[in-house]
Amino acid sequence: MTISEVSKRCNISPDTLRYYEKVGLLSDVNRTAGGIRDYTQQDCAQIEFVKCMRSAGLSIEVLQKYFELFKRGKRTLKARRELLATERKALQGRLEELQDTLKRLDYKISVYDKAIASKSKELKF
Amino acid sequence: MTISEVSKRCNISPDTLRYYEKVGLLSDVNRTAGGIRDYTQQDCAQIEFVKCMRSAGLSIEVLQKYFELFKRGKRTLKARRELLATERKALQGRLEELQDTLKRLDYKISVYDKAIASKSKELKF
DNA sequence: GCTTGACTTGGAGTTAACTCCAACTGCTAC
DNA sequence: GTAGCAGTTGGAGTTAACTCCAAGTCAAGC
Repeated sequence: MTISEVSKRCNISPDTLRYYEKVGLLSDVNRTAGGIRDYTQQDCAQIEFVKCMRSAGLSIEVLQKYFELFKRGKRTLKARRELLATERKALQGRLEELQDTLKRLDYKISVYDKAIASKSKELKF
Repeated sequence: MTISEVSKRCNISPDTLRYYEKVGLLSDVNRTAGGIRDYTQQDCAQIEFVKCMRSAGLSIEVLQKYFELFKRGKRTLKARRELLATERKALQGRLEELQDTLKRLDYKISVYDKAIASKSKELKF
């Protein structure tokens, strides 16, 4: 697959794909004789993983660490597991926080609905 | 309350508090005769609101818009309600995405646990 | 063999949201 | 009345994560 195909399929710009590769989030993509990137299904799966983790708030730095450990082979299995567990924990924390904020927004919207219905009140903010 | 008191209480740096005020996320904080900011309970509540919304991913820009509408008074009640409803929807979307990612991380961690237990496997990534 | 269009690179530029800085002011304690 | 500290300002600097650009290469079609 060429970079533009992967770009469309994963909905990530070619620039970002090259950037991810440069900073170590995609281990050495194959090249054609002419030097053009030729992505495998595997590469795509990894890109999807990176995309998913990024959108969940994992930093580039953490993902770099993860793939660095990966390159060092089997003996880093535990370290990688722990890294993921740490991020999982952080993610869960964020999730709970967002849930609270969602509730708060719901409440605030209900207060607005009342204010709008009673045609007179203004709110504090 | 002085800026450093509010800073401690809300766990936001004085610089950030001044920044929020400058960009319109805190409508005109009172000053002492000497020109020093004197925050009210109200101000604090608003700061907490901003902090909460920021941590949930609402942009400075959206919050600016919200407080701009606020300044225009009661006739913008509906517009503000709609703005909040829009952000609520977006937040819910993010929440669902994060929930999926949490599941994915859990699965991945379980795969790691198996690989570690069976003392031989390596993963794809 | 030349045009065209997708690809390559290194490096510069952008954006959001702070964060820091220098120079200054104004209470408070001695 | 002056040292020292908390506060003030406008504006510059930082950070993460892209995003863009110029100059060059390559394969395919005419």
